Amino acid sequence: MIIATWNVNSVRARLDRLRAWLQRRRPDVVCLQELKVADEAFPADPLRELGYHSVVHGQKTYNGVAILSRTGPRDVHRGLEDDDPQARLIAARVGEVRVVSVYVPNGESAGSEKYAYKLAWMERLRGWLRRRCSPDEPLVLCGDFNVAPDDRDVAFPDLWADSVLCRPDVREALAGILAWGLEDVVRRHHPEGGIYSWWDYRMLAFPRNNGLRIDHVFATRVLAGRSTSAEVDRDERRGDKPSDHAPVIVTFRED
DNA sequence: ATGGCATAATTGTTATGA
Repeated sequence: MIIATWNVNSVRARLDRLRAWLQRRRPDVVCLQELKVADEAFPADPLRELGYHSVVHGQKTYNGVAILSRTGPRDVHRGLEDDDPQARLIAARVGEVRVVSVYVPNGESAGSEKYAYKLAWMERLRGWLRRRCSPDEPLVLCGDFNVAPDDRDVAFPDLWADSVLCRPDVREALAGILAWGLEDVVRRHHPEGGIYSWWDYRMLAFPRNNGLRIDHVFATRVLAGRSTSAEVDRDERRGDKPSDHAPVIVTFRED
């Protein structure tokens, strides 16, 4: 079973690329973030033509998350329980696996209102997991977390040390989420680091490989132990009209 | 210290991202 996560930075702007990538890689489950589209305008039909069901928690202009799956999703849940006005979480069961797709707030700059919202949102996500899920069930928490877990996940750590993607408090918040009972599956397969999922559009960041790993596939122990590989599909950051994020792809063995 | 670039809302400019 192949599970992927991809911040597409507008699903409509990325539709041709997304469709070509789905046909090429044939993942079983895809968590999408930053749809930038309302539910009614989500391009479900062109994805259904390729054999994918969609469950969507959309929002006009900003945010928006979805789960695509080749088998029918069940038990769909949208948003945090405290009625977050921003569409940043969707969950569904696909087969035996509970799949959660999240888009953690960026945080803009340290000390800003948005930064406080980011930290609070991560704490609320931890509470959501504690209340609604079990670390003993097969579960993947995927998405754009806007946090590089440690300096192995940053090409130029000194440049990024004070950024909202790397500051100690957001790293601690991320560690708190993992401590609920999740394992970083890319780290499991590549503990040496040097794998990135996001490169700024500006300043030739991609050609210079000034990247950070901020998109993650986290799995409960029972599922992480069944993972056989994990990779970032860097090819999706190349060519015409790429997202600034590349997909993260994990393969799980069936038990 | 700031901008670089991209997207969606609109049609010239702003908000947001990371």
